[in-house]
Amino acid sequence: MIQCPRGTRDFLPDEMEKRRFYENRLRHVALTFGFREVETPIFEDAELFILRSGPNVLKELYAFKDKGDRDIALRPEMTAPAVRMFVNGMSNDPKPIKIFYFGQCFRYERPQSGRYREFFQFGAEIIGSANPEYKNGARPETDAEAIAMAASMIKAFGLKEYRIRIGHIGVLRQRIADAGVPADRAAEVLQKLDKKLYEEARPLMEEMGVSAAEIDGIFDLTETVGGPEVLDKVPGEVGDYLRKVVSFLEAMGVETPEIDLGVVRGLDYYTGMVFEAEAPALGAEKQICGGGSYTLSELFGGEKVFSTGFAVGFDRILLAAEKEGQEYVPRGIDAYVLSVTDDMRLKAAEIAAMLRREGISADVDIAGRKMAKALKYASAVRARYAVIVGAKEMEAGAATLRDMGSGEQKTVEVGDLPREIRQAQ
RNA sequence: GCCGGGAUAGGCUAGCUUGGUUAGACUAGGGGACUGUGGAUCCCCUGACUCGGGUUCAAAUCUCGGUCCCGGCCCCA
Repeated sequence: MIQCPRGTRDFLPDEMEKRRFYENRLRHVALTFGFREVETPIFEDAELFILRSGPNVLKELYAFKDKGDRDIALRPEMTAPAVRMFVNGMSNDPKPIKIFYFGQCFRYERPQSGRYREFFQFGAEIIGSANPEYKNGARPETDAEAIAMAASMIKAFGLKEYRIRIGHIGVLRQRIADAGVPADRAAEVLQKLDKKLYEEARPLMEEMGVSAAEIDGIFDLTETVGGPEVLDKVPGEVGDYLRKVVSFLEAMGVETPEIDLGVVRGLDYYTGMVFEAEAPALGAEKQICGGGSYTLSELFGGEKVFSTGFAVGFDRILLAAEKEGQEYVPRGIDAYVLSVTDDMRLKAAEIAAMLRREGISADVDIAGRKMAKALKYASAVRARYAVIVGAKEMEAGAATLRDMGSGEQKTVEVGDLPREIRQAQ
């Protein structure tokens, strides 16, 4: 027997229906925020992902040569493809460009709870915020828009337990650069700070010639955690900037987020505000959403534009909702048409076809079963109604409509079936 | 890449400690008993020891390795 490859899954009909249901909820939220959907290839020129990545990214990239000797990689995330798409085909569109996408990504990692090698992301990007308000090019309203949508998406899953934390990587980058950390070693320091591994970060920075006082100041900054009031301790533009983000979130009715200037995220291309959301119901892999503001387009040969984006880990947030006890009841089909006797089979097919033309999901017995077995099958495929086609009623152009939930039945003229079935929805 | 726990029909499992019948039950699936009414009862049928090597007269059972799953570490763009 051949199984799915490690870290991949099959989605059976009930599971798939559930996934589509939530997926469409996310689409709905994105559309109500004025975003439009896009799709990019599942594989790309490997360079797109290698350009700005470190060794860890490469290690987990599904990369290979195709038959034409091209270097190809399965996408490990979708921000880079989205920005490539912007540079290739949307760079002259009116800004800001608001797009969203849903699809699978691939990373060669060790699978564990909430982590798969093929996983699904729902993401959105606001590309090119016009009228930069601050010298780093970003606008608080843009960032607030992204966070507000992320919050709405989490709510769309009905998640009760979650937290959203907002930070700013620009201030931290600036601070460690000013303190004397060389640009090419900033990532090492940021990684320790992200994990709050101070006892490891201190000797590292000392070695780079950072003074003890500066180190303490940097640690203090990453310890800026709490409600929006902690921003009072943050001097200069960043404090002012994040306060504005918070004000816009409040205006939009988004519950007050936590501030955590220690949120560093992937240390790659983020330049300003960064945020993440986690669901404690999950275990080790509890992050369900992450994003921030960045510039990436100039790397792919476009002009430099300021953008903000985020992605929701679809599999994880679904898992979190399940762990909170949420149930999704599959809808199944509307009607199952069966004939009482063999001479009614043509008539049954005719009625099923009529229902289908009316937009009702209808199945018909194609297995030649006797009535009792056909009803049992109808119940198993979660049909809400059985349409029983018998000679007796057919003399008057009617059939028996049986409510599979209650067992109630009535005789309905064939022409009235669609209305009767729809009525009860 | 590292540490730990697992794997018996589609699903849930008994058997494994102490090697020895035809690997048992429940459920699901197919057919029938019931010739116009399902989720009831009964009968019949289909269907499994994760894979490979080793020990042994004999392996689901002991042993080694691979694969996959689960939990954690690392990482998480």
